[in-house]
Amino acid sequence: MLRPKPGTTLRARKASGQSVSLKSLAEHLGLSQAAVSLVINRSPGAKSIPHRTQELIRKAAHELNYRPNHLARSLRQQRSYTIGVVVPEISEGYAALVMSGIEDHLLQEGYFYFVVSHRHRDELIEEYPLLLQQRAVEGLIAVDTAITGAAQVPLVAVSGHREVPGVTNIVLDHARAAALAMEHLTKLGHRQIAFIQGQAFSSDTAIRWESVCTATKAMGVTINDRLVGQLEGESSSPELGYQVTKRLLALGEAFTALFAFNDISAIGAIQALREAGRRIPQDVSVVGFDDIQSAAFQNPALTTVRQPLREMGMLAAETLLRRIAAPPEAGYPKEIVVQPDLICRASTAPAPNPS
Amino acid sequence: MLRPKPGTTLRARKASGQSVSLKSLAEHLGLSQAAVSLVINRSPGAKSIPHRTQELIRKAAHELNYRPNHLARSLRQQRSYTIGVVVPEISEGYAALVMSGIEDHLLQEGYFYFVVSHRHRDELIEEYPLLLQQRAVEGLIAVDTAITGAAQVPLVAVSGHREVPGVTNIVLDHARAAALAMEHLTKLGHRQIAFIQGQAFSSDTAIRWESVCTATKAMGVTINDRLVGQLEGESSSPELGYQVTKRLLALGEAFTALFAFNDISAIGAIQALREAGRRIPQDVSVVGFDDIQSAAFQNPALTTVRQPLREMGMLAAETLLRRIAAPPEAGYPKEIVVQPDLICRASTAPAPNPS
DNA sequence: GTAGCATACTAAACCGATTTATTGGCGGTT
DNA sequence: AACCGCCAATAAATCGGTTTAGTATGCTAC
Repeated sequence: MLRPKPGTTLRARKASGQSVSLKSLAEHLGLSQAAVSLVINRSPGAKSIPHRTQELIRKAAHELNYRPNHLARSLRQQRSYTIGVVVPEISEGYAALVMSGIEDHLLQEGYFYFVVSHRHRDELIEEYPLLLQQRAVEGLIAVDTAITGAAQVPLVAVSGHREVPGVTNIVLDHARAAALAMEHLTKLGHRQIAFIQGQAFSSDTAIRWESVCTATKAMGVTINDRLVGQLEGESSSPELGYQVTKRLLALGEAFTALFAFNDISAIGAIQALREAGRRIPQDVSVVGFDDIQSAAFQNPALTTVRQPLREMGMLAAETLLRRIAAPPEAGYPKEIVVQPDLICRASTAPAPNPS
Repeated sequence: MLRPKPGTTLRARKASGQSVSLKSLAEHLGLSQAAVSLVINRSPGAKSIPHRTQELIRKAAHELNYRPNHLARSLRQQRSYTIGVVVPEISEGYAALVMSGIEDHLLQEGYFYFVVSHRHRDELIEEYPLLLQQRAVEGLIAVDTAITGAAQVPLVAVSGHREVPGVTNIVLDHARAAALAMEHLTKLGHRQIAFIQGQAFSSDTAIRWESVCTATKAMGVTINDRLVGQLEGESSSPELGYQVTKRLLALGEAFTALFAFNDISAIGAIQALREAGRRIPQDVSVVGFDDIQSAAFQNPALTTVRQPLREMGMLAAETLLRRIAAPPEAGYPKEIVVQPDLICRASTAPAPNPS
């Protein structure tokens, strides 16, 4: 029997796994739904209800384990306390760290969130934000994803890099990031430096490369085109870094340091360098980017430019909730810049003497 | 102005960012909401509506970009097409891979999901499933988490290991997993083997250790209590494996192989061993567990017992949706066992000759 | 002539809350 | 006695859909 007959008592209902509705709770108390609702939500309208009655209501609600139906409440209030998070791939270290920060802040504030991974498929990047909005999310966070088309709800992008109206971008200070890495390498005496660029679809690729060019010029080092590789393929495994490094090595151009697009590709690059007989860091210094969790526990531990990913996630959530709470005519920040750190570990060392 | 006045046209509504409701769409067409709803949902009741009218309705819906409000629909149908996923920590490789599998299947089937990380805090482990149910999830998946108290909705646990009524457990064949690892090590000639047990709170710890004991006995190897360490602390960094390995080394007992509770701790263990001057794998062979993404790209690449985590996630989602679709009186599987694989990489080698 | 039936719909209940406007009783003033 | 204001609530509208039961019309069959 799925539903209890009308005569069924509340206790029986509860025991049978049926949840208690406001209506049944009100009937049980001999009061109206309105009264019960007002008291339970401690809304201002409840001030005319005597304390004694309020206590009775709360006691009954507690005893019968009344839990308001969130769907009904959301529908009426036009607030879902839900936001949508769009990431390239949930199982990737980068997105995972950002999401961890997002979650922290959201749950604290009573929000829940839906996650979707688009895996770089354009039709999904287009479709998911619409589906999420159909599900009444109050806002969207896009991680490392260029959302196409404006949303009807506030949108915060972590490393989005598109000047889309209505979007707040949380971005790293790329100029400083590149400068940190290049200063470190040049101070160690490196002049012949190889680079791995990100995939064309990654929203950080272009800006990061520009910053690297600028920083390199500032250090008085020139970039040798034959020492510049680019990640290819959609996976997020170190394999891609391995492949591109193999290709670089095959060209036979000498280099004493390599600056990778991210930690994942740096890890693959190290593998390839080792197979070619180069020792890290004695023969080649390697610098990664991001500081994902496993960077510290590579062997050798990876020197890397740290993005404060968790903080960026928290900041994204915080900014989004602020935008949701603000009146629609209020402005919004177009960009929030966060600072990188250089984390010096064991994968970099002074350049070997040319011999 | 937040809401358009009643007289506002639909086009104006749409342009102003207001979403089109069924009511306004029906008015625009000069039909009843019922007719429009029936046609749009292609429900059997629409069979008496002529094709011409159906086309008109669909055309208008498309032109005005009508998108049914999911909350309203869920409320009426008592179906949210939403499930809840409870994990210890979203940014951890283990949970991330399982979730990736879960997501794959769920989104395919039109479901969305909420994620919550409890970070091993008991009160959250208790509270989150309730909060999720309040949000009308149709089912729950618990990853590496022992849910306390039966849920009102179907529940599938990935590595849960509690015989709770109503719960379907997706578990690894631990006996086989331990046998694979121990066979591998004994075939390589190892007799003095160190072990790292999981944290007390991890649901896999006990069963895994039992299996190891059984497998060890079967191989005719005895376990030296002074070579058994246990992970301590709630973080999921390799640091824990590093610490416990330091402690083991301090006891001065000799060993030629180490079988860690998981890849993360194996990575930390390798670090500690190296610092103590042991070479991997020449002096000490190390076997991990899980085969998380970075295991293959450690140096040396980690030999490990692979859990098919992504597949386990997909299986969990599939099983959950099947249970949701089944009538309540139907039974449900108590346990689904998946098989491990031994992935031989470079962190294991023949035992050194005792010299 | 009308019973029977298909066609083409619509009215209204319903899901489970929130929220506004309203009511009935009562004590105290003029 | 009429009026006011306050207390303690309640009735009813509402959110935006789905779904059941019903109705008006026209046609066919007997």
